Parts: sequence; structure tokens; C-alpha cells
Amino acid sequence: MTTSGVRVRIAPSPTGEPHVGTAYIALFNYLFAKKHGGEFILRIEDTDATRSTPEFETKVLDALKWCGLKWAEGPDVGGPYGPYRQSDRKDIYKPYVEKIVEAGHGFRCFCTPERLEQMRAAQRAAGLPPKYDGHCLNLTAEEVSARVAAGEPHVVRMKIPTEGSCKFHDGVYGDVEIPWDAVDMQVLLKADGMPTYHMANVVDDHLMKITHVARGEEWLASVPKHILIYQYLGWEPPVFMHLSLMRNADKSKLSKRKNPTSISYYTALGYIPEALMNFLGLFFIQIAEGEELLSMDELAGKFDPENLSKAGAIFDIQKLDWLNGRWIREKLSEEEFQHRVLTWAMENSRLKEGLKLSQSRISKLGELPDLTGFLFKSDLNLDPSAFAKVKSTPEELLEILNTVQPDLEKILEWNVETIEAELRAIADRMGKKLKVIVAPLFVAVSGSSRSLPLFDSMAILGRSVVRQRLKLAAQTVATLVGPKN
RNA sequence: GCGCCCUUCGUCUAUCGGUUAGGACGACAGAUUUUCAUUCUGUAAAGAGGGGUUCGACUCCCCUAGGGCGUGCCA
Repeated sequence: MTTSGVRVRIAPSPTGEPHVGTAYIALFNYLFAKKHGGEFILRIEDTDATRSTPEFETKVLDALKWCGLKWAEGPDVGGPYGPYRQSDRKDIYKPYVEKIVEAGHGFRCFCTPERLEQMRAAQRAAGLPPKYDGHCLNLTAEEVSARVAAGEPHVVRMKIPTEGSCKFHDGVYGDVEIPWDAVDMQVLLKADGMPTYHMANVVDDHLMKITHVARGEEWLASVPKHILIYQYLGWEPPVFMHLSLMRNADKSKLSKRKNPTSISYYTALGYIPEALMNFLGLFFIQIAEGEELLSMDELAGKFDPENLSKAGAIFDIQKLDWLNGRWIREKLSEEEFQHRVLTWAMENSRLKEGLKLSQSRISKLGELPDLTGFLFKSDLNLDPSAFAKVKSTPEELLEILNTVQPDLEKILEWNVETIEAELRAIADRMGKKLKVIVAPLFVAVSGSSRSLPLFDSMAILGRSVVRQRLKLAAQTVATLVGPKN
């Protein structure tokens, strides 16, 4: 199938909820492969051992599959260049790091994080760009081996040319020139023996025969480091393409603080993957006039990577809504529509769990829609009066909502037990009874003060939906507080 | 602070020196629909500011402003 030899990849880090930005970059790569008759592969970049988890990895894979993106090689499907998970490749990187050190292009650095922090603080204070000061650059070979033998923790850094600049071509930015003195002596191998992104990325892309690297704009400034590593190892760099980032309404990089960014949020609300891909794909093609409702194949046909905008586009949910609506009413058959609705309702055992919690609370089946409806609603349409039965002042409500929402982010694994534990801890910290902080949450999460058990409801809804509902509730309550004073 | 990048309707964009600056989402108005939604028709809505270059600049150059990203033993 791969007649062109083109090989591209998506390389997500399993450090959080699957992000629409990941789907955006993945879609670009997928369409690029499709357009050129190449291969699209998936690699898990979990070199950050402190933040990566197997749970998030599963979620990322599931989310990308939900999007309709299929990879020819990956940790779940295998392939000729595996393993496809960087933590499983740990031993692969070391010889290459050693090669760089032995060739004199890298050096061992024994500086402690504390020293580096002080150094950067001083540099900032002096108005200088923070950069490694070369403290360990000229240690003697004897001293280095002695300290290594003594088991002193250390990293490996790469050397950077002292003058001139790095020139390269980018598929989006064109000819780019970055002076070497703007490039830091990047750590290649961390003290825990794991490579950094920069090192692992280059080694893997080469070993996996990646021909085109399309990734977010935030990587552009790192290209000189990567090119240097390719050179140090005697390898040919791939073609780079740096894509503009999607933005929040205020133009900053799309973030969960300001926007729902979890793919699971859009899934839960009932967006369909075709529409999401259609929406994201529109950023990669230029439509002056004409149809914007496009399938994956049509997107691939119109895909134009030569002509991309460097300006980041705001994630416009209204346009997504319009596309999603058109997909539902114009592209799904009656049978397909029913099938979609049913599978959507069953997702994450939402229906099943909702029914389980409802059985002991109803006298007629017809009470179910009122009782469980909030588990399926895309919008609660909260009215300030919904909080009337909660015996706290608007100011207190606002304080509770504004404390709970960010605090819930600390939960690593989102389930009934962890949610309960965190809420109890929050109540303690705020010096309030659990029932006092829980009461407004019922309203915020379910839209009513009479509802299914809160912790279970929150677990079923998922963190991204809960996050959004708490934020919206805080906004609603704020209207009770604000205008009067 | 420093480096790089960006800037056309509220939003996504077309225009590649000469246009009444076009389309789409959203908004608004009207028509169709028992209601609503859909659909259809229409209206309002843009070249950040200042200098150049040119017969002629949204388009090329410079400056300013605003914004973004980067500047980690995170990716």
C-alpha cells in the first residue's frame, strides 16, 4: 500500500485526558498519509515517568479510534519497527546517547535541579535569557568517571555550536533561521535513565523511518536541537511541518481551563466523530466557496498541506454544532441514527449505571427521564433559581464552586471513591460540613437538588463534563452575587 | 527580558498590485412549516495604526501597536 514511502506519525503523551489538539495533529498526519499513499503510525511518548499512566494511554488510543483514525503500526497493533511505546524502548536510546558523548558532542552534567533553578533565577534577574551556563562542560575525563563511579546522579547534555545559525526548511514556515546562541544545551538523557522528548523523538523517528514530521507550532524552536542530533548521529532529518495551534476565544493556546478540550467531553455531549473530524479538517483545506460538509475521504481529496495558515484559529463550537447537526440530519440513515443514539446512551455504562441508581428511587418508570436525564444532557440550562433550595448565600455558593472545581483536577484516577475522598478533604480544608459543600454540587452537576447520588453521578459523567458544569454553575451563581453590590 | 511567528466581517477564510473585498458559521429580518427545528430569501458586518514603493495597494518594504509560541532532568 505504501508506494510513496511516506511515513508519518502521531506521538501522543499519555499524561492526561485525550485532547482535541491531539486529534487535530493526528488528523493532519492521517490525511497526509492518505493523500500520499503512505503509512500513518502511532507511537506513545511516555518518557515522563511521573505523569504518564497506562490508563491515559488506553484512553488516548480509544479516543483516536473513536475519531475514525486508524494507524498501521502502534503499541496495540504492533508493526515492524516496534516497540511503539517509548518506555519499552528505554534500552534502545542509550547506545545513541553514548555515541554522542563519545564523539564529544555531548557531556555528563552533575548540576542539581536546585543549582539550575538558582542559575536561571539569576539570569532572569539580570535580564538574560535562561540558558545552561556550561558548568560541567569542561570536567576532566577522570573527574567524570570518578563521579559516575561514585553513583552521583547526572544527566547527559548536548553541545551546541557557539556561533552561526541553524538554517532549515519547514513545510509551513518556509526557510527558517535560528541562531545557535538561542539554543540551550538540551538534556538528552535524564537522571532516571530515560531519554528526553528531544532524544527519543529523533531516535524513534529515524528508526521508524518517519519521512515527515507534522506537529504543533510549539516545537518549531526545538528544530535546531533535533537537526543537531540527527547530524551527531549521521542521520538524515525528515521534512518538518509545524502546524498552527488551535486557540481559546482569547487567542491563547487551547486549554482545558478556558475550553472543554477532552475528546471525551465531545463524545459525552453527543458530537459524532465524522463531524469533529470534518470540523478539524476544515483547518487544513481552503474553501473559498462551496460545500463544507465533508467526509474523511473528501477531506483527504481536498487536503492541501502546501497552503496552510500560520495564524492559529479559534476553536469555534458554533461551527462544530452546525456541522454536527448537518451530519446527523443529512448523512445518517434512519437506522444508522438510531444505532448511534443507542450506542451513545450506553457509552461508559451511562444508561446502565443510571438505571441501577434509579431503581430504588422511583414508583413509576416514567419518572426515569426526570431522574436520569442530566446524565445525557449536553446543556443543563441552569437557572439561578435552581439554587434556591440550597441553604447557603450566593457568596458562599460561589466560594464552594470556585474551590471545588480546580481542586477536583488533583484527582488522578476519576472514580466514586476518589471523588468522595477529595470532596471530604475539600470540606475539611474549607472548615465546612460535607453536606454544605455537596448541596450546591448536586444542582451544578444534575441541575436539581433532588437527584441521584452525587459521587456516582460525577463518576458517570466523567471529569470533563463535570468540570464544564461546575464552571457554568459558577457563572450562573456569579450573576446572583455580582450586580447587587 | 530575549528569540521566532502572526494580524481581512464577532468566528473560519477567499483575494496571490487594478474586485461593488467573495463565501461559510453566528446575529438580525422575512417566507415556508399546526408549534419548534429544518429549508429558502434577504440585511448588517472586515483589510490594526502610521509611513513608504507604485499610475494604482488588503496584497510589496519599514516602523508602531496588539496577539501567539518558545525560552524545563514536561511533552
